[in-house]
Amino acid sequence: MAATLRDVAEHAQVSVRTVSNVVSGYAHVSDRMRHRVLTAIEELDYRPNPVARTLRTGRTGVLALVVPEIDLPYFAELAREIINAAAEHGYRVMVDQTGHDHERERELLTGADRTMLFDGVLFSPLVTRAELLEMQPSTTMPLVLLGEHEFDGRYDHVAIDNVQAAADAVAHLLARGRTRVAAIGAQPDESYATPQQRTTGYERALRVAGLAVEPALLRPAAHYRRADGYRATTELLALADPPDAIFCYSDLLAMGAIRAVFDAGLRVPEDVAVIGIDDIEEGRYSRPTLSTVSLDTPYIAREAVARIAARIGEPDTPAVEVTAPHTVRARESTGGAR
Amino acid sequence: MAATLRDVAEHAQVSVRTVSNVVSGYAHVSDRMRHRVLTAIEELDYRPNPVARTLRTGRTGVLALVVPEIDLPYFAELAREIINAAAEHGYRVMVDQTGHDHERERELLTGADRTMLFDGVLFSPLVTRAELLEMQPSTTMPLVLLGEHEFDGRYDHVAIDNVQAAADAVAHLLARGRTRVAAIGAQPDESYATPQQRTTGYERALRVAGLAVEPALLRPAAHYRRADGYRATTELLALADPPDAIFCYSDLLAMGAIRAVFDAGLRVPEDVAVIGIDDIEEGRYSRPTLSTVSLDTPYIAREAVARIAARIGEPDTPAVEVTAPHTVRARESTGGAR
DNA sequence: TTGTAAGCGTTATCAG
DNA sequence: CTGATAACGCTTACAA
Repeated sequence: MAATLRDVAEHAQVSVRTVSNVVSGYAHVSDRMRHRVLTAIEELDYRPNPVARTLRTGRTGVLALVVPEIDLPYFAELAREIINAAAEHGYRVMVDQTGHDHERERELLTGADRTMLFDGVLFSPLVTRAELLEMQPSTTMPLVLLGEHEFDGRYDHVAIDNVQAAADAVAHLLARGRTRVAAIGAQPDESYATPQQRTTGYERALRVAGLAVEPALLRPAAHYRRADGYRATTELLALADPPDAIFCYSDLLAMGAIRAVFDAGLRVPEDVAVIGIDDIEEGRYSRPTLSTVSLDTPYIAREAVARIAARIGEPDTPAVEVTAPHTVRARESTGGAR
Repeated sequence: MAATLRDVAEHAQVSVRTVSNVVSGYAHVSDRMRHRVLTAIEELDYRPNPVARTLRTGRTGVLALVVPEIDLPYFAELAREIINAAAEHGYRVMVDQTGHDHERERELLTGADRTMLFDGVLFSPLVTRAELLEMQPSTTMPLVLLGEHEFDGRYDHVAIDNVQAAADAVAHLLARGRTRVAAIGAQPDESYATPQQRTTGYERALRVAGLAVEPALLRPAAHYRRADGYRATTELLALADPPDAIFCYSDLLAMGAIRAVFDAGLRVPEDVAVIGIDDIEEGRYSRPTLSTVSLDTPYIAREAVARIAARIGEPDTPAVEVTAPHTVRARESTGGAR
């Protein structure tokens, strides 16, 4: 059986208090005592039981990361950075997937499921604004929203300027001389924040350029996977007057779009230019390489972990919003360099 | 403050024992009692504290999944399946990344770090055989090895037949008429099991076909990322007598390889055929689509979780080895159909 | 500086 | 079938 604090105390002929002190690195302990305890720990191969510690202190040292699906490259890359950043703050990370399931999302969000298991939650979901508004702000669990919601002052928030990012992407297409720019990624359900913001940016960029917004060029995508981009693009190309450029609301949609263009016997970027958003590694090796709006995932991850750590330490502090920078990366899919 | 079992007991005018019984769904409780308790729970919005439960029972309901890096698509896809499979068994999943760090890997492996935090560990690392052999089998933590180690009867093991998978890939290339088949992914450090097994399969397939094994065509790759495949391929193409086909030890290496071929002014598959291993989704949309050896990740995930659940329930049972099936998928990168 | 003891919220043993 | 009550292993007043 594993040795306990008590065993160590007995073995070292000291009180549990003293052992606890040296283990926690805390209070003042005389060198003699410390040495005695340390050798006892060594001899018994003692390891503190984190569960007991948690029950006592209320801290688990665990963060929950909630994402739609961990195998979406953007979220995988985000998870990687977050796990590393969390480790630097002494936290481990549990990954939960909502799988686009609203019920599951609400469950995770309202905390019905995570009592006492986590010190905080990093939430990067697809929640609708309605759901977010309905939420009980009474929730005692520190929560940081990741990505792309509207900041309403109730929750910490690490985001990008979605409207601007989308507008920048479209402006890039326009600057390359394209005139019929389609968009893929609008949600059938208008209540999601992210797609709506991106649509707003898309429409704004067109208007600024004096171009009309054609409803037929704005395509929905249920999820943000390659297959959805492929399907939507195929539909776009079948139009009587097809687009000469496509702005996809995610890089993964764009990868599907590119493949669809070639399968239709056309070329990227010559016939159709394609730009995405996220800057996943895949797009730096694909043929053509993918132009995109880069999101600085490491920054988002570091900032998110720093925020949640701060909030855990100081729960009663006003919510802050951090806006991560974004940059347009011109690559081959819009006629740029590799 | 959150209500406790005691609060519920008081409120319902029963003993904590009874409350615990109805909460755990256990023993026999009279309908009257059950009803009284249930309404009290409702009224107080009581939720059991999993930490306290864990301290008492020794079960955490948490599995650790240890992978090199979660953003490697194969591991991201594996993680997705494992998290879902674990949920069906009532487990949550904590993700740890070794980041190719041997020290970290050993730490996680010997359990120095995970005392009492997990009920079991799913380990899909890059450990060397030496490390594995050195391990204390005394470890009390249920452990299932994933992927590609040698089965030595001490640990449960869900694997594929690596030698055969590699041989099948190379045979596929040979059947397409290629005669100079290179391989990318051998490890500089010969002690890793996976690369070595794949190299064995590669050499065996060549010999069976009566071809010589040329050391110059066997390239190392430190990690299994796109950049490594790109670099190795560039070197191969600079050879006086370059290969007409490349077998990559991972799909990600293959994506880098394909890009390198085109950047060298050559074509896939016309000049150089490329095949990978893993069957990640990316390869089903890339240009050309990637021929690969499919690994049936959902099967591996289900089996792994089933094994660990079984071992947690019944620790003193002989270790078993499960071999997951694999299939060659011929796509465009070796001249196959889309 | 160190020792004693009271919980943290459960489950499980033992009576009744 | 239900009620007290003792752990589970740790942290931390409170004393000494």
